[in-house]
Amino acid sequence: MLNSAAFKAMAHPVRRDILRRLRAGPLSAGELAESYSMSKPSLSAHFNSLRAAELIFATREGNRILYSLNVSVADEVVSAVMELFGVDPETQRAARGEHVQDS
Amino acid sequence: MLNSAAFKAMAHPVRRDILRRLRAGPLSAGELAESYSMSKPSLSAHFNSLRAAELIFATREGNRILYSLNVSVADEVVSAVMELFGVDPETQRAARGEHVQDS
DNA sequence: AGAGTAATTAGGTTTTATGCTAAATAGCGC
DNA sequence: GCGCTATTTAGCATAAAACCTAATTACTCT
Repeated sequence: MLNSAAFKAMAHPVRRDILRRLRAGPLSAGELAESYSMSKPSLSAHFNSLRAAELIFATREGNRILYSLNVSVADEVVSAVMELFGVDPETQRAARGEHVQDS
Repeated sequence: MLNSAAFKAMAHPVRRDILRRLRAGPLSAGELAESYSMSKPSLSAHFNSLRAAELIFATREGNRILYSLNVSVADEVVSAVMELFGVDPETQRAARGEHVQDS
């Protein structure tokens, strides 16, 4: 089952933004850092928080460190939130504006 | 769009448990409190946190105060988390073990 | 090896969160 | 009004989160 650390990690807007950006593919610490008006060490702490929750993982690429989204944990989080609020898939599809033909 | 307060509210295990329990219907502060080894004032602070995020709302019932899940905000949270991780509905349905017939 | 670049860890401060006890508020029933 | 029950607000202590600068580590290139 899902760790409480994942929910804590999602509590900060910068960390949520990092997750959103990593959806598209890995980015280095520096590339990520450019977008935020925050010191690199502070960003690094956010990476640690996300890494502790296993929402992201790091790989070294020569000089730089690349961060990637951990897709399987991301999916677990989505499922956990759906369970939390008792959303059934039909309801969710409707909420997203998709419709089924009235019989 | 969705408030950051909702994510903060979900960061605490007791608050998540409260949300889970309110899925089934309204409960009073006292009924909720029975389950946790925590003082009532501390629980009350958790209610405030959930209320500030509009994830729950309170109605007075005589002597007691009933808390209810705010379903529309709950749905917004689910959508926000799905957007965050870029889950498309098809993928999500598959992750939940539902299958479509191979054509 | 030494200089340069990328990113972290160390150490410290400030703010926010989480918990407590004691006191206050709100409604109920006599 | 008074006592009882339910719950909150007030006030306070401690723990955790979030930020900073300075120093360190890890790698590349000449």
